[in-house]
Formats: sequence, C-alpha cells, structure tokens
Amino acid sequence: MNKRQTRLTAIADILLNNIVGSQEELLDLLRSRDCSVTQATLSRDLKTLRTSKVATEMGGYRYVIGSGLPTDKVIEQATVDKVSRVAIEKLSISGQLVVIRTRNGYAGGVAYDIDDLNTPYILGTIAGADTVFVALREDAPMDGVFSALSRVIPQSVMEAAHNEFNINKK
Amino acid sequence: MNKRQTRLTAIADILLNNIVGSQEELLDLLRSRDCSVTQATLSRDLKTLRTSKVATEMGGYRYVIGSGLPTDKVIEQATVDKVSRVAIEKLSISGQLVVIRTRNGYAGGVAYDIDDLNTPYILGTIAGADTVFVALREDAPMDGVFSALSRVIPQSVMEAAHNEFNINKK
DNA sequence: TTTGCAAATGAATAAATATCCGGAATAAAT
DNA sequence: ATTTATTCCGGATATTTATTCATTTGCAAA
Repeated sequence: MNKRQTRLTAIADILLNNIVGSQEELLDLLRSRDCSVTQATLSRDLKTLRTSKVATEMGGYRYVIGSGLPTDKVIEQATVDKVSRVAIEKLSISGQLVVIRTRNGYAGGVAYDIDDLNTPYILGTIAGADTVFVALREDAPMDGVFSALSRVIPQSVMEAAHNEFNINKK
Repeated sequence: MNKRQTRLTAIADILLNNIVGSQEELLDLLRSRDCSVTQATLSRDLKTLRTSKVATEMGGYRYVIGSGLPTDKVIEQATVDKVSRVAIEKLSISGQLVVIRTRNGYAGGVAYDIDDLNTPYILGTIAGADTVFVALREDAPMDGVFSALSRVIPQSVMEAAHNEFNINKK
C-alpha cells in the first residue's frame, strides 16, 4: 500500500476512534503513527475522505468521516472490519423486519456487510443514511438470524437486542 | 417568533434547499430574506444548528444540516412546520411498516423529522426520493403511533390514513 | 418604570483551513 | 532509457471560520 493510502486509512481510523477537533490535532496523531504531513496535504486528504467538522455536545468541534460513498476501495476495505462494528448503535426486530440504527452515514456500509454474509434467511437489505432495514424470510429461525448477524454486529448490541426481543415476545 | 429563531429557521430552510459553499454565500441568501447578520453570528448559528461543511462530488463544499440530535426544540419545531407538513402526500400502514409518500425530493427531510420525534414505537426510517419507510415496534399501539406521527403529518393526511387503516382492519 | 441579568450581536482579530504554485516523485508512453 | 504526463506534496498565502471583548437588546423581578 502506498504512502497516501496508508495515511488515508490512518486518518479514517483515527477519526473513528478519537475526538479530533482540528487539523493541527490530527497532524499530531498522524505524526505518532509515522505519517507526518503538512496541514495543506491533510486538508486535501480530509476533502477526499469527505470528512466534516461538526459541533459536539460539549461545545467543541469534532471531525467525522463523511457519509458512506466509497471514496476509494482501499480505504473502504481497510476500514470495513472496524467500521461495521463501531458504527452500529442499536438493533431491533419487528416481525420479518430487522432494523439497525447506525452512526450517520454508515448505514450503506453496514448493509453491504450484511449482504455479504449471504445468509439464506436474509432476503435483502435497504440502507438510508443511518438506518438499515433487513428483510427476513418468513420462516427464519431467530437463533439462525442472530448467529448470522453476530458476525457483523457488536456483542453488546446483540445482547441488548436479544433482551428487547425476548421482552417483546412475552 | 423572535429574531434569532426566525433566522435559525431560515438557515435550516436555506441549507435544506440550496447548495451553499461558504458562510459568506449564506450571508447573502439571508440578506435576501431580511435576516442580515454578521459572519460572527452566523458562525455561532451554524454551530448551534450543528451544521457541517462537507466536500461535494463536484469538488466543492457544501454546508449541511447535522444529523438527528435535536439541537433545539424550537428550531426543530419550526423546521418541521415548514418542510414536513407541506411535503407529505399520503400515508399507509401495512403490518409493522408505515409508508409515507412525499413530494419528490422531500422524503429525506421527512424521515429526518420523524426520527427526531424520538418515539419508542418507531424503530427507524429509511427514505428514498419520494417515499419513507417507517418501521414500527411489534407491540406498538396504533393510537400511540398516530399521535406521534401527527406532530409531523398534516391533519388531512392523518385522517385519510385513519380511514384507510380502519377499512383494512375489518 | 427602573434595575439587574442573561442572551445576543457586531467589530476586530485570532485561529483554522483551503488553495495556488512550483518542484519532486511516480507512472505511462514512445 | 528517455520523454511525457500525472499524481502528490510542501511552502507560502489567501480565504474562511471561530472566538474575544465590548456593547446592546430583551426580559423579568422589584
């Protein structure tokens, strides 16, 4: 992987796991990963990654990775593993419908990963910006569905869903 | 409605319907609506609205309204009135799924407003160009759902839906 | 009404970010 | 291998955006 790609991946990774409020700050973090660049280049990188700076609840700012559209296959690949798991916030089930809420912009990626599971019980998915609908086969056994999804959904979210699901059952 | 609120609403409205690449540009648009302010104030407004500037496909930038988190009930309310209510044309229910048809292009905005209701019975929404799918919790009581949605859906549409729903029931 | 206080604003400025431009590196073509 | 074109990058700078500070405005309590 060439230098630029490495750096872009590193940036994506950093922004996913840290609260970064300015480019200067990000520059430091990059340095500590041996990806030093100038602010000029970083600005360009952030543009290609379609990141944006948004206000946080605590009165500050934070850079976030932009919405779904795969800018670059390499980046996408590099981040998939981490992304799906970090991006998913909640999972609920209603009838033949599984509804997954994600961090804004990540629904597309998550849906893609789920499609990739190629599970027979899953008929298809639709993604918005922060929501994925997963259509289940009518006769899909819940444990089968859960076990398939657990390859993409974080443990904690799965547990919460399990609880909610059981509660709604009774 | 006081001056600030009016302006915030105007900003939300402008950003929803225009591609605005800088604060200066937005200042102009605000002027043409008799909401002149300085860049300083605008910067603050954009922060409270949690907007962000993202790269567009065409190499430029664009300010967009931030996702989901209700910044300010008043603003939210104000925006809802302007956009959602005029955009919604029809609402139908099928099982756990509410399907809302909107004027073309407005589905995203409507879905956003519905998400913002933060109603426990609503698991999530997905928007196409002129259609919104709303997933309901399995045990969601219909009157609860209706009452929540009525904050976004125009009276006339609600009534029509109610009728249709009752018909489908029997 | 007047007083006191918090919110809102503008002017000026600091801080942060985007772009211009020339050069280096890399890849493609001959 | 040499030339040509393209991508990438840093330094400098222009542009844009956030914040500071002083002032004003709205608004509620006395």
